[in-house]
Amino acid sequence: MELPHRDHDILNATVVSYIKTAVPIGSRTITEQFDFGLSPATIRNIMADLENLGFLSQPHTSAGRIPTVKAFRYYVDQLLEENNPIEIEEIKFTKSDDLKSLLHNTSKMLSLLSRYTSIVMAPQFNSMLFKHIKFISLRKNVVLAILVNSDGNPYNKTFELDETLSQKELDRFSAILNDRLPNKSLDDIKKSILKEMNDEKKRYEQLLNKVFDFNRKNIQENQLFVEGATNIMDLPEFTDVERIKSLFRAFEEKYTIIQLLDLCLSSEGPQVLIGSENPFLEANECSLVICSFKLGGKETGAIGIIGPIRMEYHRVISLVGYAAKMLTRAHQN
Amino acid sequence: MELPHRDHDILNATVVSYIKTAVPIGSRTITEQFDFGLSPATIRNIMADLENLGFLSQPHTSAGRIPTVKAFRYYVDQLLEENNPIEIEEIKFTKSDDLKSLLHNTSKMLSLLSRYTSIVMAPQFNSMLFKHIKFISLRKNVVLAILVNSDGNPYNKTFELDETLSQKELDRFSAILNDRLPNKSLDDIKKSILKEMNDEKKRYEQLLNKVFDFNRKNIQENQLFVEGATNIMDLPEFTDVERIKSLFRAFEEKYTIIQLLDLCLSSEGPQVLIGSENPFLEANECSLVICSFKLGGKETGAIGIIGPIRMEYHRVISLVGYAAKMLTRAHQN
DNA sequence: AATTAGCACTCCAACTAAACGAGTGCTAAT
DNA sequence: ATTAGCACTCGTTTAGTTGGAGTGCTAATT
Repeated sequence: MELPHRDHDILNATVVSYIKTAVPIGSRTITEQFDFGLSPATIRNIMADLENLGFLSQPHTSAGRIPTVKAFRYYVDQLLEENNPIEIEEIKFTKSDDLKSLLHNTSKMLSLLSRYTSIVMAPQFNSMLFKHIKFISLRKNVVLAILVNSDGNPYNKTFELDETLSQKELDRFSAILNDRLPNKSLDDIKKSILKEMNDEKKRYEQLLNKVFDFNRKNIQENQLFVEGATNIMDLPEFTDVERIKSLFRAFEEKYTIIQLLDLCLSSEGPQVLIGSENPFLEANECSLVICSFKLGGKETGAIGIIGPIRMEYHRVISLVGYAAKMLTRAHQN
Repeated sequence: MELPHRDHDILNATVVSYIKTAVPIGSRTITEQFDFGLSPATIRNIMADLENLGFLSQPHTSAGRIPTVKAFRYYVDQLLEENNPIEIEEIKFTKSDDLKSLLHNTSKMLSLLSRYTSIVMAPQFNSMLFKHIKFISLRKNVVLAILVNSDGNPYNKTFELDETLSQKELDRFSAILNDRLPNKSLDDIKKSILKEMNDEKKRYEQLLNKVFDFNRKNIQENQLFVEGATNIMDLPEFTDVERIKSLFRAFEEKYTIIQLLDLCLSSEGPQVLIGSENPFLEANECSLVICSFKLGGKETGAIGIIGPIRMEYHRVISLVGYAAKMLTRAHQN
């Protein structure tokens, strides 16, 4: 939807002004801060129109006006269309040996630069390729499996088995698997192994199955980094303790956030969910800017920023987009 | 210090009552809730005495009295001396394959049962024994080291080296190390290896040093579990946003908490730090009940609960003590 | 016809005053 | 030594007042 020129300008002015101050914007304020060559009375008339169209709302009759979700959506759609990112001060990635610290540092950096809360979800597991598998016999019936994916990220998991496998047997089995690993996914290997390993299959069957079940759920625990949650508390809209409480409960319930980030994995470029558009944090009246990133060209993770509905979208969208690009680049090897 | 019989009783009554209500306790309240066979006037006199002794304080002249830190200390010392733990509903440990989930689950359980915030610090690394070391060549100059300690907990770390070591060389080197591992600490191995490995030492020196430097700092990231932080927000003393903010900042700054828990590693049994006794969270006016636990008889970690100064000490001390005992037991194998 | 000055009106926020009541300390009686 | 009685203190609650920011409408202006 495209508004008439003047309405468009005044709506944007209201949004920008509200983002800065978090206070209902009156007609007078607009004339003071912007130079439209119009009197407050005229602005007032236009604002009344915008209210009828659902872009603005009044907390009460004698107050200024607050942009609605619809208004923010209108504003953000422009930004996304323009695709005119503001210059980001170079993000200093602390040199990170492993994926985990890389993501953690990125998350910290994002929250620092945005002054909101950042979330980073590590890439999904299922589509990953492996470079190495190693089994270590811990004790009777218990085996530690160490998987190293093609990016060099290790994942550990302890399996309890019905059978006892000696370290020697385990080494043999890992050798078989390692032979097949390069450039194949676990699914592929499963297929080929099931065909060839007829005789010994029985003995390794359980371990085999458990390894192949080694899916996303198993590494989910550490998959999410939430940083700068306290930043939210500096915002004037979060002076209410109940409000803070409910948002922080959402942060503690990491699964909710993961679902949220999953939403954006399929599309490319920054996405924005404003207030009630955001299904999971709806009650908390906040907005979300998310963007997926790719590691090694295949595995996708997501990064995002949670802030108030009157977020500084321009800055944040640029920031998130930039960070996603950097992540993609940083981990190519 | 031991107070006269009657003063003692009334002080305890005040503390107990205040713990329950979080409201200044008046003389009348005491006569209603406890049966000392004394009139409010008498209680009042005694309370005035206790105030002079520094056990009670008045927010203002016409209010009831609030126990001071000194009073809580007096009260808690009794509890610790009596050593009369209340019966804990059986803590259900979700079956955990690995140390990390075990600690994580324990932390969740503690916060759930205490309704305060729980913190769990994983055991320190330095004193640990290793069962297995494996090196995997990721790419030129980069080696992934996987260490499995005697409890079956794996730790991963990527090292960048000046030299390029082939996977074969790495395997040989790990074989040498693995030979020496059983029942020896890294420090011991370092000594013996430096003596014997004269010729090849040069080639492996850097890797060797890096592995031996693999200390606590390297695994610290995931060492701390904080759960139920939002529970704090349900308490009447944390209705002030500033208060919440500063405490949550402390939670985010995990290093502070780790220092705090380090304090208790040396002593045994539950320890209690009340309000200003607690050097790190002093500004937040909260109390801390901590207890160390031992894994495999050697490595000590710590668990604790952070709550308001008027914490339900009796319940929490029992809970923390019990959980520490369970942890010690759960991971003996 | 569009814009704007003028003005009455609304309603929140901030301030003030009064009433309330929980609790104290002291004194005098038991 | 204990306690009833009472005057006093002081924070909290409630009601009432004022001020001002902002609106919508109308009539005048361009």
